[in-house]
Amino acid sequence: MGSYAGEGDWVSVVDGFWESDWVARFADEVIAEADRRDPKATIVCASGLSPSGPIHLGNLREVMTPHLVADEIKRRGRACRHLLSWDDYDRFRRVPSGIDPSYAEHVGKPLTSVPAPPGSPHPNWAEHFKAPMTQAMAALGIDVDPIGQTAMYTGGAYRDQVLLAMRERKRIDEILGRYRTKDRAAAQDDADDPDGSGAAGPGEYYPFKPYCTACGRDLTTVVAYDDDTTEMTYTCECGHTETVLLREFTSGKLVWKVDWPMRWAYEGVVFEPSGVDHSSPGSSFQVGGLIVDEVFGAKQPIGPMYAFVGITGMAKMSSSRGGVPTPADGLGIMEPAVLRWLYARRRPNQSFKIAFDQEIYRLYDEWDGLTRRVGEGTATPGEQVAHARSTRTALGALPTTPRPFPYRTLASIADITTGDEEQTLRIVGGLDTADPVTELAALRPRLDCAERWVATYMPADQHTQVRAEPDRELLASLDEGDRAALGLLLDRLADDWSLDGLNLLVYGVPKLRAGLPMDAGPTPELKVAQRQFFALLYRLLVGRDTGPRLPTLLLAVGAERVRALLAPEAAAPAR
RNA sequence: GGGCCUCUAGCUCAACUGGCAGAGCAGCGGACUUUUAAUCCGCGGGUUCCGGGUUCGAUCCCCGGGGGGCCCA
Repeated sequence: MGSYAGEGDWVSVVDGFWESDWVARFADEVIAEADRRDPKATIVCASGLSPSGPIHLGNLREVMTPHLVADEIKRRGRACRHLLSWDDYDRFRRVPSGIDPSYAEHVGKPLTSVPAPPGSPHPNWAEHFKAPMTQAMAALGIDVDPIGQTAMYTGGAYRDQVLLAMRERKRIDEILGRYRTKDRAAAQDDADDPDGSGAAGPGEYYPFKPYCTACGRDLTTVVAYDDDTTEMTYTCECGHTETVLLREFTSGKLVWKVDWPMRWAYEGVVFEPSGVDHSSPGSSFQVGGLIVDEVFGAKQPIGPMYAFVGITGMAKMSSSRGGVPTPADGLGIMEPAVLRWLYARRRPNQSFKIAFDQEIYRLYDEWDGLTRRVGEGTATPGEQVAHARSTRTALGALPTTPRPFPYRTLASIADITTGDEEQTLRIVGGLDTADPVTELAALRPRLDCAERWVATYMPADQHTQVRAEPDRELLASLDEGDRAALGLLLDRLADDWSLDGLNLLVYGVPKLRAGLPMDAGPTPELKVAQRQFFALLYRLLVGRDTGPRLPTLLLAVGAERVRALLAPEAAAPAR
């Protein structure tokens, strides 16, 4: 095991604050439980994801929750693994909208046997949806041991467990029956029966579902099984029938409600959360607790339920992209540490929303404020630990933005420059005159996030639109005073083409108009005049009464265009 | 019909597994030549949804009711 890049940071922080959040409390519980089971064993935390479609930001909680706990356990020096089971051997249930209806022929096959959506570089359906999540986890510093269920089942890893479950089928059937509300006939009609809690048919119950070796689908029914020889006969709706030895046969899997507890036992999972949908009586988590104990003779993991993650501001998202934002989408508009923070600062049972709308400004203001307080040592222990968990893991620190200017400022700049690097650099170079930014790299990755947010999520009516043509009507209606003010501005525009110079100029013009020097102090009358002058400039430049700070705006628009839009001569028709 | 979660200042949330209810943001007032900017200062008595109960003491525990969210059916 390599040394932690962040180790030095950890020992330098004030003692105690690590104990002050939900992650630490779960880590306490998990360690205590692990010690009860086997003090010498590596502690296993687990997540499970089904790559049946896009993995969204709600699913990220399935991974983030054990990640944070596992990371805390490692931080305390205990050996710990975070398993991620990819349920890629699950059946392809239905053809999602937007996919060619011909995919219906694949319904019932394992996700790894279904072709990836057209145009995908990935070998199959499951890999197509795993890849972006894997990438996002890497960016977020989430270190997992991935396990593909297809490989495990077809490789025969679960052979003993499968045979055991078959031998114990009556007991399993009985356990499932305690919660079964539908009668068997109804259950059988439920073609989708995702939990496998329904009986297999009029005959005996079998917890193993074969994938037909002829057609590849699971439209199969086990009709006979012999415990001694492990001889199993199944029929398939495709017409295929065969008899195999289950101790050698690897095409098929345990039904979900048996599969999950089997894996708890197989991997020795101590901690695995589940979504609130598993809170119902008869849910796979509840039933699994009985099965893991009564059938597999192991213990159920500590399993907190996590609430769902909501989204704001996605109304404009095109449904062609699936509509549900993914971790990759989240990382597109916020830095990894900030996304981690959203999950780290809330207990798993608290629901929260991720802002894809303008609320992201506030989110970033809070984050910057937190970062500042942590730096100054004025943050509360709870704030410190949330910040620490967000910015570094056992593997090291996450990337940060060297010069973290406010997100709203960057967004405003990105909006008026539309990403033009030269203009952007010119403007941001004036943000901090004491220590000017000289290259955009210092603003990344935050700048990229802000640019993407502006381009993708900023509401149309919030965009600053620099006028393409002068507002001739308005220009023609101006009185002498306004014309003179614009003239003064244009005359001196080139004197000091910088943020500071332009700032001085826009405030100075009304002073000159009032017969005062440029460095005159403010008076109530002057403030009114300035405000009016600014509004005039905004109307002429962007067609509204307000806008980004004028120096920023002028710099972005460029001197030539500013002249074209503000020159009173433009009042006359062009030809 | 059943289950789980949740309900604290306008908003988002804290309150270390019961000990005098606190932050951030917003808001208001003020400073600064400052607008969709930046910074700074000041201002937080809210029936902790309601009603019972346990306790020396309840936001925190128990029971009942109500609002909200999600899931199952």
